[in-house]
This record gives sequence, structure tokens and C-alpha cells, in this order.
Amino acid sequence: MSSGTAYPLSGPIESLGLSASFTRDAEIYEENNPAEYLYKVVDGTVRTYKALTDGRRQIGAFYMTGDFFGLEDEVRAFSAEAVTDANLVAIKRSTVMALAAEENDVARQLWVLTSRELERTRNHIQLMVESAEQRLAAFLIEMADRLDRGDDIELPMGRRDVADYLGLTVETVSRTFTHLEKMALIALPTSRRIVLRNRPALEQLAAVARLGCQ
Amino acid sequence: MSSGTAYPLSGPIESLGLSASFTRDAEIYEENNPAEYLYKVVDGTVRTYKALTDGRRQIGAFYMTGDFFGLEDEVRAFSAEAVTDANLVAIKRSTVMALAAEENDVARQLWVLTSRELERTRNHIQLMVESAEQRLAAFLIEMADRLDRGDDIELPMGRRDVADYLGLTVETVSRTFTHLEKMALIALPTSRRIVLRNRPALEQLAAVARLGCQ
DNA sequence: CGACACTTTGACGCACTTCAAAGGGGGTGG
DNA sequence: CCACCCCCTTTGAAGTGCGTCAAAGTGTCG
Repeated sequence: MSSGTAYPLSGPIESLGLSASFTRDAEIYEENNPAEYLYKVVDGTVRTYKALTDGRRQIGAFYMTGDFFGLEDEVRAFSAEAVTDANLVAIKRSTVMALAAEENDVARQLWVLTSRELERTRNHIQLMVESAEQRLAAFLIEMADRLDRGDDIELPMGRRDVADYLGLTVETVSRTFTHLEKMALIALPTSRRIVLRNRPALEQLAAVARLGCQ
Repeated sequence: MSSGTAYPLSGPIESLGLSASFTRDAEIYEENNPAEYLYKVVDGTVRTYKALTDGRRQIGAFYMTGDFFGLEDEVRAFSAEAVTDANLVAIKRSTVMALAAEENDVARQLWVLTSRELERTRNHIQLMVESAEQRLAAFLIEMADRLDRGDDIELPMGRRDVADYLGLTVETVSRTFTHLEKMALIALPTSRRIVLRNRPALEQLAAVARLGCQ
């Protein structure tokens, strides 16, 4: 949905981009490579991640329809891959930077995007100090909000992606799903379809991280 | 990347600020309050943190001489306190924003500061999925680099602060210090003075998080 | 010198990991 | 269209690193 200034880089800049399609698990860019493009998700889901030396993988974020990603300057902080088949708009960094140098509205909007990313990352840290149950509850609520299909959602990613995002093992994630189901907080018609059956209780679980002082 | 413009907001803007002094543990600002000022550390150390509902505390970052902090827009994401006695320069947000609206160089520099904060936060997440030993090793190396007194450093903060930054308990941090000492990776003349006796080994410990694909 | 806060050490419990194997579910070939 | 296979998910059992609770050691400042 494009309104006035609510969605920065909609309109003028977005039209400077090329569309690009990626199939499931396709690489979009790789960590440490030069950052040539900035992306907007038209359709589908993308993950950014770092490969750890011990073989594990830490997912930095998931990006869905309308989200921007890949706005690091110079060098990629993460690798990026398509979680599902995905359509993106790729915008040349040099183009954006040139525009930002003239139109300070554009510069401000880049800043807003980065600030949002920072806030998201800060919330992610808060998650990492909670119990598996709390992490998963928070994750499901965030996903429900972002996918906004109400309380009945279809996760675009599998258990491994969830685990690598939350800093847990697949087994723990799976067990925790089962546990939340047994507590009647969610229902699991299929492994990826999640029904939030008791959102207030889930929110209270997740809230430990969210609300600092009351 | 350090070139001519490496230290944004030095000079012109900084001179628009007021100096402010805080004694150890004094509150600088509080989470969820409106963000009126942006700060630069002249001297001393500052911590930002969130109080969790269960009584724990998650420290977001430590800021030392030369660092900027508190550049959230509108509302504070964290509380901020002085770790040691500290001298700051406080710059009115409205002043900076007005300037940024005209001088797009200022806007760009705000963006750079936010990007750095984002990068630091991303590294922080990587830390949280490592073992206590790896977290502490990475922390000590970061501190040694930032304090740059070589391999013999004086931590400005106590064990509790370290614990709350790394997402561990004081006891675990203390035990891990002792353990690193027994492995001859560090020496502990006093609890806050740390000598890195084997930096390569410490770096290798910490590296699991840092270097993704080789 | 004594009081208090911080740090260290010890013993024990538990949440999550690890290792192992048994379900599903979807897609392909026969 | 069914059957088989592969991969993802779930479940089980055992191990362990960190948290918790408790107390002793250490440094600092009145």
C-alpha cells in the first residue's frame, strides 16, 4: 500500500529498480561481497544469515512483502537467500546514494529504514536471553502480525530456519511447538500452519522480553 | 573506514551541545521516555539497558570516549546510565534534525552513526549463541581494542554489567574469567584489570562468531 | 578496624543439546 | 494411481553447560 511518505522509497526510487526472481533456497547475495543492490520484497520470503565456523547458521532476519533489505554500505554483513520462491525489486546502491546526496528526503528515508532494522535487531537480542518457550511465542506473534492473516498463519519457513533464527536446535523448536500445542496455546493442523488459539497467553509469555519496566 | 569525514558530527554540531556530567550509576535517560537529546561521550563509560519483567537486565551496549549514543527517534529504546563518572556532550535532537533537513551531509552522517550501531548490535546477536567462554573472549578482545591500551586493560564495569551484557549470570562470568586464567589466556592482577596473555588463542575462541565462511 | 558490596567458589538441578531412530508428507517414476 | 523414496519433523533417552542457591573470600571506604 503506498501512501504519501509512509513508505519511503516507494514510487520514485522503486521504479529505478529491476525486478528479479529467485527460486526456493537460491542465493541472492553472499556475506563479505560488495553491496551493489538494495532490495525490496514484492512477493515471497527472504532470509539473511551468517554461517558460523562450527557449521551452525545464525539467521539475522526474515523479510516479507514490502520489506527492504540489503542496505549495508560497502560490504554484505550477511548472506541472503530465498526462503520461498520470491520476487524482488533490486535497486542499484549507487543510484540511491546519488539521489540521497541531492534529495535529503531520500537520505532521511534511508535513515528511517536503517533505524527500523536496528530496532528489529535489538528486539532479536532480547529474544536470545529468553527460554525456548518465550522465544517461540514471541516469534509466532511477530509472524502473525507480519503475515496478518489474523490468528491462522502459514509459516513460509521450516523448523530449521526457525531454530537458526531463535538460536535453538531443530529438536528443541519441534518439542516447543508440541508443548505449546499441548498447553492449548496453538494448534498445528500441519507443521507449517499455526493457529494461535490463545493470543493473550502467548503475548504474556513473549512479554517478558518486550516490556521492560511494566 | 576512516577518511576525512570519518567522525561525523565533530566540529559544527558538537559545538551546539551542552556538556553534562554524571556520577557513577546516575541515570541519563529512561526507556520509553521521549528522546530529547543525542549524546557524545567525552570521558567515562555509559551503558544502555532494558529491564526485563523477571528482574533481569539486558545491557544493549557500552559507550566510551568518542562514541555517540541515544540517537533513537522519538522514544528511548533503552535506559542509559553512567557506568563510571562520565562527561558527555548533549545535543538537542531538534537542532540536529533541523540541520539534517538542510545539510544533507549531516543527514548522511546520522545515517552512518545508525549503521554502525546496527552493525554493533548484529555482532552482539552473534555473541548470544556462543558458549560462555567464547562470549567472554570476544568481549575482552572488543574491550581491549576499544580501550586500546594494548593487551593490558582496566575494565570500567563490574561482573554484573559484563554478565548482563553477555546474557549470562555473574557466577558464570566469574567462573569463566577464572577458567580463562587457568588456561593462561589471561591474567587477573585485580578483578577489573585484565591482561591478555595469549591474544591469538582468545581471538580463535571468539572467532567462531566473527568469521562466517573462513 | 569493621561494615558492606562485589567477586569467587562449591554443590546441585534443570533446560537445552546431542545422538539416535521412528514417523509423516510430498513429489517422482513405474 | 499407487508405491517408493527422500527430506522434514517428531519423539525418545542420555549428557552437559549454565543457572540457582548458598557461603566464603576480597577489596574499599567510612
